[in-house]
Amino acid sequence: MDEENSLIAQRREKLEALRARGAQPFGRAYETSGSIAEVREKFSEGATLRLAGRITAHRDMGKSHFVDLRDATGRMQVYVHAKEVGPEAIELFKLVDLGDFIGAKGTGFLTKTGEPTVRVHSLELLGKSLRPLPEKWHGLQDVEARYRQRYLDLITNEQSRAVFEKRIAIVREIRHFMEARGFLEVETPMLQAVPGGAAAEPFRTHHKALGLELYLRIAPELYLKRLLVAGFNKVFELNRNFRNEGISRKHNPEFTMLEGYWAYADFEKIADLVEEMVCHLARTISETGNRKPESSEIRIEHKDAEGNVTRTLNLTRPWRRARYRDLIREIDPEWFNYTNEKRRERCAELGVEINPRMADYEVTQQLFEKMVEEKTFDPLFVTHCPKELVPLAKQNAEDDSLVDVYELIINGQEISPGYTELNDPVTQRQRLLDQAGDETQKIDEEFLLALEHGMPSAGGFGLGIDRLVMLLTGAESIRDVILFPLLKPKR
RNA sequence: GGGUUGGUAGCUCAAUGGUAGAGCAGCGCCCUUUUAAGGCGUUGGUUGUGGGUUCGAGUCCCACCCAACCCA
Repeated sequence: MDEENSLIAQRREKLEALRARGAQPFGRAYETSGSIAEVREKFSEGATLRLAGRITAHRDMGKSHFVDLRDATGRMQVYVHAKEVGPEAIELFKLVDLGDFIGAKGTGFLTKTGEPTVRVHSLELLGKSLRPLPEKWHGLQDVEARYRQRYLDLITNEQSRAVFEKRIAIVREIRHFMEARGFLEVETPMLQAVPGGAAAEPFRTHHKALGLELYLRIAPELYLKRLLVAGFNKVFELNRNFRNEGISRKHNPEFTMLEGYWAYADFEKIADLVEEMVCHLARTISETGNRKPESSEIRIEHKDAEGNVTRTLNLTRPWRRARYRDLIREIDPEWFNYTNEKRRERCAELGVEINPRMADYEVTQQLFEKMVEEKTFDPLFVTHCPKELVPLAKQNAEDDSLVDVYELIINGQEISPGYTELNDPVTQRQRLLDQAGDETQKIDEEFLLALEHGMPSAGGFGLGIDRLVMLLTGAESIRDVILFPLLKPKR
């Protein structure tokens, strides 16, 4: 990639030629009438307009040149002709390539075909490009290159840019939504001495001056709960977590999570909140054109590369809520009457692969994942899970084999867990001890100390932002919703 | 970690084991309202890396690198 090829050599020669003419190939500040979208709005015939952008197309008619200028907001055609800019500027213009940034000043006019165009009176080079851009028609197709050189993907692939614009809108709207309901956004440590709040392998790091081993957080949970102890009623954090685990279509080692805690609430109030929020987000980012504003119906369409609809998610409220065991009984009504051996046989019959080392509750969970979770696309709150699956939640008042939690499934994936939080410090200590086993250094004593001072009853939740963006945009891979996903360095 | 598929010009893609090609981009010429502008001409390659088989390898074999998908 670093070898000089003739295309780059030619551009370097043009760069030198520009300098020899006394031009500034990398420009200075340039006053514009706004972004290209704003210039387009201000456009009228005869109006004086100033705009700047990257040259993405050049149609040369001999003495007339039509040039497309682009930025992230849009495209504007400009018209360059010697009669308008003078012979000096035309000589400079000949040294300009596709991919260069230029600034132009001129007046608006409509071409024969009615295209709004700026007749350029003067132009300036604002950033010379030394490498050619990907092809205009197909864009950058190579998946690896699209991740490694995301800027090229964003320049050439409209759909890719649209996904990230939606992601930005989603994150912004989450903040609005939470703040409008009285939640305070807080920031808690990403560098932690004891990585708690989830069961996951952490990244290790080191603080030099303190000589301290530290971990990148796997979850902010234990700090957010300290803030409930502190007297905050509603807090949330929207930021990165880090887990030192495998990479897949659904997993990136750093991922964005919303976590929220609400004093005096429980998992059912939390479920209402999350349901309302996700519907709000879906409305915010979907095209308003084809939906009646008074309709409460919300559908999200996923499309393939050709634009064919591959799946429709129906997010219309209210969302279904069902108990874990009832969902299992929908697969096999007699499931809980079987012996453990019989259950393993049933799994084989249903084509659910299980492994002999699995505990009995894990066999049921495997059945759940393959037969319920992976086949559920419309939203489903799975409630009253067995306590083995969620060891840190509060037990159900009527049945202590169950815990008061939900797991929200949409698009065949877990998207959000919600809890009635455990606020009994004695039970919490015991659960953490059981979980840590021999590794008692994994217990966050400072957290337990805080709990012992009293934490209000509360509901809490997590919401995986990357997966949420996937389901709202129809992205097939988490790498398509993360600007710079982790890849091995090349070579 | 295992399996499958892929990596060829700047980009998008071709090429039975037999001279590595096309379109776009580039370069040159023509064209004063084009829209993937058009016409004529033309440059451009360590075929991911390293070995091997063969008279001959982009193609077959082995190892490695990177990626995608599936599985654990």
